[in-house]
Amino acid sequence: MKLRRCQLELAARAVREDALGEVRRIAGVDVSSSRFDPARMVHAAVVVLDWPSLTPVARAAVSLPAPMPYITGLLAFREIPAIEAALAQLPDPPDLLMVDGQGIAHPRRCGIATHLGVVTDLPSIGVAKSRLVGQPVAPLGEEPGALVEVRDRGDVVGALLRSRARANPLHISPGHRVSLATALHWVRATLRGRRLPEPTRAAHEWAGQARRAAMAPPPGRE
DNA sequence: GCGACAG
DNA sequence: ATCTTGTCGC
Repeated sequence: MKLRRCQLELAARAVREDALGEVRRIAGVDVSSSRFDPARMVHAAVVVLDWPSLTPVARAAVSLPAPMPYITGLLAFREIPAIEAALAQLPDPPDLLMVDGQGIAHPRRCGIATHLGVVTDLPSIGVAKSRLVGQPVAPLGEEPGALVEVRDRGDVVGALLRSRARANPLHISPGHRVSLATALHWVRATLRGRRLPEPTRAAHEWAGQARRAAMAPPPGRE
């Protein structure tokens, strides 16, 4: 299939250094779906938070039929059409995207955060809850705030961050136009003492609501 | 062939 | 990803 070649081309266009202006609006991005849904829909949600108040200033949700099933390494092709449609509904583009999934910590350095960042040309960060590729260069400490870089085939592609005591670590990786150090800065700045950063949390919640609303039985007649 | 495997 | 309330522990 040529999707993999497409990812190589996108990865070549990804900027791994900081190329972002003042960050005042941070967008959390997430997608919800249900295996039990015969229509095979994907529900994308974007929530824009003001920095530093972390107050929601805009949000959008779009539901579309899934273009393809979930295939490891090809997640972006399933979720990005709905995400782009949701982004298009925002009154203004955000300054930074926080995406639920990997950035460059991907077999072809083109996880969904990188893919989305490049096609929109917006700065992006990948915030994943589990591993796709790479290994930590050392064991991750148990203490909250513990951090360790993740390397894959000789490249530093991200880091594990113990965002909260006794919680599984976050897998942080640069997406587009953001360095690893800056990615970590924005994740830590939006944690609010919880495991997931607020933009991601809010988007996850909003996506879940969008899915339940779309799947809810039609309003009763009579 | 075997093991790994974002959401 | 999703199925799901209360409950145990710091």
